[in-house]
Amino acid sequence: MSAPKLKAPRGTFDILGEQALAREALEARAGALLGAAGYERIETPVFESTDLFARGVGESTDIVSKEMFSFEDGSGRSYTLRPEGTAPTCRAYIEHGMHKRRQPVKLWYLSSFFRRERPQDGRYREFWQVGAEAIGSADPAVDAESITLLATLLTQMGVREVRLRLSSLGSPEARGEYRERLQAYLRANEEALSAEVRARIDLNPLRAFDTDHPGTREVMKSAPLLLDHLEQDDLEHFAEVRGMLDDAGLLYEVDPTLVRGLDYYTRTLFEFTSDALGAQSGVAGGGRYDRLVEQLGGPATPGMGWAAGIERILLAGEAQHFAPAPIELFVALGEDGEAARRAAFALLVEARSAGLAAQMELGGRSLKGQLGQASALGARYVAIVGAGETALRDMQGGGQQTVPRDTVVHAVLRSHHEI
RNA sequence: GUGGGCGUAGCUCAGUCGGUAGAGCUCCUGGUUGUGGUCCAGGCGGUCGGGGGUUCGAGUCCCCUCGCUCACCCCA
Repeated sequence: MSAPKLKAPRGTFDILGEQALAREALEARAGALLGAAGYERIETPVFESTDLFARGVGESTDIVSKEMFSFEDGSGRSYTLRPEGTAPTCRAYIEHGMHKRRQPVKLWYLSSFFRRERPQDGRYREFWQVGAEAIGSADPAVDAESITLLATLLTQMGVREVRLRLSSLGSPEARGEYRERLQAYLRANEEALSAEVRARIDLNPLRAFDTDHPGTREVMKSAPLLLDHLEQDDLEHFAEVRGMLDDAGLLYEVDPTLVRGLDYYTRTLFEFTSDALGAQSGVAGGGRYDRLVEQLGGPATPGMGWAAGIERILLAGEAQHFAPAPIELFVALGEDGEAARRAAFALLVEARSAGLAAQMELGGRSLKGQLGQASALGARYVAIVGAGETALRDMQGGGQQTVPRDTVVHAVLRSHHEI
């Protein structure tokens, strides 16, 4: 019996080649954009106490109730592979006493997250998100800045057919009150609702707005809307955020039925989708979470943030070709044997010390094969090293001459500067 | 988690009525008594996702399973 073939686990993938280069480019863009806006990079542990997500994200959410990869260490403690980035970031904010720093504290991350969902294109069990969190200020300008930065990032990444939907959830109190009102309304019309919606009346009545079920849709047409039940200061906050987005020239659609599957959101809530994607059309989402830090045991501290899916940005982005940077010198072996190989290696080391992007033949190829290799690497020059002689070949002009080996690096550097 | 489609070399795929596998690309070698991106020739490479079953015989039919994918769901 032979061992079964080893494969990457379901819903996971290796990142190679052009994918790796595309992601590097995205990370560089995000770093430049967010760094210039005062966001500091943060990386939190891949796993955290299960309790962090249970308390932060919410027990009744899909994420916590059925999608977490949890495990116990030897001592009976329960840990969970992070399913999202906001709760860990807030945990770090509290743990490092960041409320003592100048507020708001702005943090960004690019990391992988884990949810046990059924995979399909654009939805993976290990997926990557770039996220930004601004913690410590309730100023509506924080919301507007945060959303604007995200819009800029998506534009820079060439994400096609983007739409922004915006809403406000208000305070937890108003939301709670509204929630009860909505539940009462749903119960009063229960017989017309779909089974799934009916089953979720207690857990998450807001879901009822997100349905294709005809009967439910009919009922929801005249259902009470959260936006009509917000408190005055929440309405003002929302209006101010909208005003600033208008001034920034951002197009958006106010959608009072917008729902997020995480419990911590308050006030501003938004989602970017791309019609270039299939069912997994959400590219980025976020909002304000003014009670989360306190809920996790820190001082009462408002927060605002978002996360964008790397795979979805790339899927919805304009097709771009990435190629590794060409090298400047390829050191080929002009003859077999240790003497030539050692001379070649010494030249390689010398070239790199001089700052050249250089590679040498490592594959045992014929000279024809070596030149093909050099060509594929985009090498400008090839040094063909023998135990005695060394030839320097210009791969663009095609010229070649025998030169003293210790002048090769100098010659390449000089032509490099002339270009 | 539910339902549908698909799963043959590293990649893209062909495989007729069941008769134990092919092409192109890639890679390597040769044509050039060692000198690249074209061309020509050759070569490496597959327990046909995995496991059972039917059959004299299964890549082809049946069942199970794993994976991908589409929709639902959910979300980034």
